[in-house]
Amino acid sequence: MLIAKTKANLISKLEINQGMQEEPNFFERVYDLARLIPKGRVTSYGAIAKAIGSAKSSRMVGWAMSQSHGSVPPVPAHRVVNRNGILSGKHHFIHPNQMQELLEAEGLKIQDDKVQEFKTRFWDPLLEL
DNA sequence: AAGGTGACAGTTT
DNA sequence: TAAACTGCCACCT
Repeated sequence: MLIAKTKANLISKLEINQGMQEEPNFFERVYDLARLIPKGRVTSYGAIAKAIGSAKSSRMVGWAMSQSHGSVPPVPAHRVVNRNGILSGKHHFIHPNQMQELLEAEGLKIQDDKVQEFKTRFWDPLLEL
């Protein structure tokens, strides 16, 4: 349908962007950083935005995540939550439960769409770089 | 080509 | 304390 077609266009553009590695754009930087998130840890949209030098673009990080499906290498979008540890992006997965399931498969506990022990599970890109 | 849209976050009521 | 408001900016139509 229309939606599918739009998405296909987006994906193809993203692939093109990934192909041109000369000037890493916003998306690439978001994705590259997201790929560094260790298994079993999570970070926030804002933390990623800040880490790529665009501290006030957290909304775009979320948008980038929504388009990350299908990109290669894979982007662990499920490890990105909002600053309160809430799984605000769960609706963008195949099944709304999938985000939680993926996280639980990595050893995290989720309750009411919120990562438990969020503080200790939080991975701050700035501290690791 | 101008305006709309977010998987947010910080500030103000 | 919570809800409302506001800034944000790459990308889409």
